[in-house]
Amino acid sequence: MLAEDLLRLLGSTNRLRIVERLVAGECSVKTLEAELAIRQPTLSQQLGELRKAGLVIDRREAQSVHYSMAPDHIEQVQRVLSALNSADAQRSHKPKSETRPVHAAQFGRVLSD
Amino acid sequence: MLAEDLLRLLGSTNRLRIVERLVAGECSVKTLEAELAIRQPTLSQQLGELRKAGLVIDRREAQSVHYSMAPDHIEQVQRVLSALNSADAQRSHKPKSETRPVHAAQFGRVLSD
DNA sequence: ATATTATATTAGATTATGCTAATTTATGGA
DNA sequence: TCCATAAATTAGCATAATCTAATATAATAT
Repeated sequence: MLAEDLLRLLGSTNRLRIVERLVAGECSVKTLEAELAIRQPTLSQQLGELRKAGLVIDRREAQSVHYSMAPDHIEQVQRVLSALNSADAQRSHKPKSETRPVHAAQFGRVLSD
Repeated sequence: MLAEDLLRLLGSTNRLRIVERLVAGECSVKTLEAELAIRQPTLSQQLGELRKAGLVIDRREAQSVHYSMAPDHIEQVQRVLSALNSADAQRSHKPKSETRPVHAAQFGRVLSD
């Protein structure tokens, strides 16, 4: 995925909110729908865009489908998101030595370090 | 300017190329036109978008108009741009203690530190 | 099997975006 | 003044993006 594509994907309200939520941890479509107040088809379409770009992955569990950030991209996305806040400017991001699973609450932890 | 707006502005090929060039230093429209091979009206329109968002500033000098990154936003943009490259992940960006003019070649310098 | 819940897909309308061509405005020189 | 150069603006078009409503699919429970 090109840098430009990532920027474009994050440059729409709904997708940015979805990604911000997923960076905080895996979430079902149903929960996203409730938390973000985005209608189901819109949500499914935008999740589809993010999935097509490889930015998120999905996992079926019974009736529901759970989305989370793709491991390959979560760090990049975290860097970009925190780069947007100048308050966060002086914090360096840890290099990729920390290779444990980062599917949940990673962004929040970095912010509160 | 909202984070989303910055991401959207950077999420188009021409605007991203323009910003990448301006982060390297001030540039006239004419020079941008030649360097980026973007037609004059397109260039002027996209520069207008960037200017309207406060991301770039312009300065008239004789017949030509010179654009540069807005001081208020250059560091944020640099952070976002370098956040896109994982190779650059571990480099921290200097806090704003360094308050000298940063209108030229700032991004290149950071990359080659 | 049928119904229920969750998600995806399709179709369609509306709006936004990004380009080109043509024109206009601004500046400086002959 | 008249011309040349640089940049901005306008108009128009083609395409992309984004939403809603309706429908289809998937999984589960009764």
